[in-house]
Amino acid sequence: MISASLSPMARIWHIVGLIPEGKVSSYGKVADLAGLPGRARYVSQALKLAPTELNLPWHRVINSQGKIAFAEHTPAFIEQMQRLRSEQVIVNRGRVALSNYQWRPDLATLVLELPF
DNA sequence: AACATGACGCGTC
DNA sequence: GGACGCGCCATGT
Repeated sequence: MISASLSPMARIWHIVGLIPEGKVSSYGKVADLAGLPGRARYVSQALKLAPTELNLPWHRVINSQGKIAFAEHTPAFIEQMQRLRSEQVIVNRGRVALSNYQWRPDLATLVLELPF
């Protein structure tokens, strides 16, 4: 049977790792895809605790309004904005147009790529 | 055990 | 759009 032993946190990290360059997803969406509906806050925590060696594209995760979650002008905010811009994502006042950049994974891809 | 704190989200006004 | 309130829940004091 498909492994269900992967920890919630590991599942979140895995989902984030699937977000393609130039695309973004939200904390809530990642939580849903990881099988943890309603637990967006847990996703932010998982990203904060993620081992650097995983090299996760954490900058591709923003809030449901399309905005960078960090407060403007903070180092983290600036880094996230630069990382997004470096992959051609337009960011205005910390906001990204979800209509253009939202990641829409197709079911088939997910089924083939998720280890749980 | 009891609060406070978030890289959140959603409904309401 | 902005401001609140409330649900959510792992962590830290």
